[in-house]
Amino acid sequence: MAISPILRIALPVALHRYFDYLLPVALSDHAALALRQGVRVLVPFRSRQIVGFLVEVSETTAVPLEKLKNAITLLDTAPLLPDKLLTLLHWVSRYYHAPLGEVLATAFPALLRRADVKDKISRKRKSNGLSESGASSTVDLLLESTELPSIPHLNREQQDAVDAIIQGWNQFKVYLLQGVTGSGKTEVYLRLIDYALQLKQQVLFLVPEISLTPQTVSRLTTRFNVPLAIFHSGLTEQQRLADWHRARTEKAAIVVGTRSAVFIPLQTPGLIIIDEEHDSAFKQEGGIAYHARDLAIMRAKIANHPILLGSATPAFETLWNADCNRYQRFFLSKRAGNAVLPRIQLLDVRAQKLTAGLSSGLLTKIQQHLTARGQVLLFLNRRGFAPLYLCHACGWIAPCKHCDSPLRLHQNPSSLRCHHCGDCQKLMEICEGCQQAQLFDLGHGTQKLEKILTAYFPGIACFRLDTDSTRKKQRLTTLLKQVQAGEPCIVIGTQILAKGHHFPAVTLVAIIDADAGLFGSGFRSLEHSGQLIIQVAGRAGRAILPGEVVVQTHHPHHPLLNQLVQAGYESFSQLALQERQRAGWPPFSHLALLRAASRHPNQAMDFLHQIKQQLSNLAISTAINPLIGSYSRPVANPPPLKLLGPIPALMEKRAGYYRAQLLFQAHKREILHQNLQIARKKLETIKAKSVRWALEVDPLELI
DNA sequence: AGCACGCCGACT
DNA sequence: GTCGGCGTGCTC
Repeated sequence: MAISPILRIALPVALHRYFDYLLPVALSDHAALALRQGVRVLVPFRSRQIVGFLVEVSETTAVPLEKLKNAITLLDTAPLLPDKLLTLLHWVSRYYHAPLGEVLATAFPALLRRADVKDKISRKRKSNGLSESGASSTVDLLLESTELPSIPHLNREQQDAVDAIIQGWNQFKVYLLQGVTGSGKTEVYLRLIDYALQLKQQVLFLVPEISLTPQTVSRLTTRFNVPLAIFHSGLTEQQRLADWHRARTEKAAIVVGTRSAVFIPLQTPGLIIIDEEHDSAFKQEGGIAYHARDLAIMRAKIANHPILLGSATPAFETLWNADCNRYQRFFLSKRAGNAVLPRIQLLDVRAQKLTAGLSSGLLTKIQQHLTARGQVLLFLNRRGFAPLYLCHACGWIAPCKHCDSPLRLHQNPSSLRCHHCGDCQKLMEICEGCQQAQLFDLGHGTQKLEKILTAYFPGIACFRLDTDSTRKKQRLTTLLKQVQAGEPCIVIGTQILAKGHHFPAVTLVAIIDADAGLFGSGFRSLEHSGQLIIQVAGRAGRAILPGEVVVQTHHPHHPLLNQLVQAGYESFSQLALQERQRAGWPPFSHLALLRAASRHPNQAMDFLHQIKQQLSNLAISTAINPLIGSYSRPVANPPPLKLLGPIPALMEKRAGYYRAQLLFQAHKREILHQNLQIARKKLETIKAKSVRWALEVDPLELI
């Protein structure tokens, strides 16, 4: 029925529908009609007040009049997000099957999403006369940049990449810069950023980890005398808000950030750079499970400008896209300066005596490198002291109460911790199974390695880099600085060592256990361990000193491992991609995962069985009626949609929840999405008593 | 999703 | 007698 204007609002709640409101009492009809989509509106919602987003102003509503409430107030007169960003967010909502209100909310800093906080910054600014950059996180860094070093010469490969990308400027295209570790990818980025700055265009530069922002920012500020914005979750909300505004109002020319920065509004975007594009940290876990790289590509497409993906070890999806000429690829095959790429040797540890997992051959090498005043870097992907705490008398293993996982033994303080739910308990002396005092630790983690090596190499400093040692703010920076001082030392670390930090004095890199990754169960585990080995190896021999890389394995004849160390990542990936293709996994199919979790055993599985039952009919109808046309004959081979499972999660019980999953697999994206849409509507009607569910598009792993 | 409402067990 | 457990149902 026709009444005065209705505000159709997207709310940040897990509901796939909009809510209609009457105008705020103080607002005239005329003013309402001038409103544009994306404007924030404060509305009453059940018993609370929340910030929603205007989708449209309508003349009609299907909601009974008595149910309509007045909006409380309009928070913006004009949308804070540019139209093209709104277009992107609509796409995100459709692609990830997430409610638009939730998607929009993630694109705003928390201070602009809260009902109780008005823009504190602007009030403070007015009161004490601070400039807009006053609260920003970048001001100190700008003051630090005093020296302007000479610009390095580009080699042929670098120059070709720069030339070609500049040639294709001002239009959408995806470029892949595949350069070996230390090949000067950053210098290519800097030349392109320089070009964008000359054209007064803004650059969005994404890195996978917060810890990588300082080195990126320092490279940028020593080179360019322009204001930067920094955006990641390690900053305070005030800083995030200030830098968000600085990007939005074009006061910042370059934005450096982690995955959440992909949503930052830009006035004049000209280029996006995704550094270390293979890194799974670009994938958001929990909430809206988006992939910042994929989103950035869509963002560049909508804004019609180039995007550059850089990595020594590109993701298989990315390689495949380059192989299919969807992306243009450039190789950087030589290291910058005189540095040479270290040779990787496999060290057969079968039947060898191992000390904390180290063979005597490796121990000798460590000693040699330390004597030659080199640094040694040891990669062990197992944190804590020991992975098991068990009873010698009866075999009892200390379990986590909330997960199907053993507790890990930690030291300083001695404790048992769960690596999946974070639970921590005191060490027991007596076995809970047989009451005897014969408990001992089995296996070794980074803490034990540190302890043993400190004793083995007296007088040599040992630094441990893992999530436990770097949890405190600034701790990682301090540790990195100590290592970068260059004195002979041993660095022991987990994944952090694969993250692009610089260790110029490292001459020996050793991967303690390559086998764990090679035989992982996930379809991506081979890809990830290949990337890990190459990235960790790449830490060696960056400066003048030549490097050596040792990989310990019980499978020295593993074909793909040999391909990797002898022929390199590129030919390893070609081989591994063929295996992917045979198995039909991404990028040769598209996946979505329906996860369910319940506090009660079996309920998640029962729920998914029920869903599958209902969807199977639908899957068949898809086969005979693909939505592209209305053919009535069945599509034989391959089936357009497969529903696999449900199966219990690999670790069925985690943090007190029993988990299961149902996998959707399709060879065409449209088919997957059409079915997910129908599935989602079904899910909302089914009574899911005490079962939580979530739909994840493009899962990285099937957990 | 939140958050209220509602109906049954152990506490000041 | 109440505090609180989470089952159910609704949000313009």
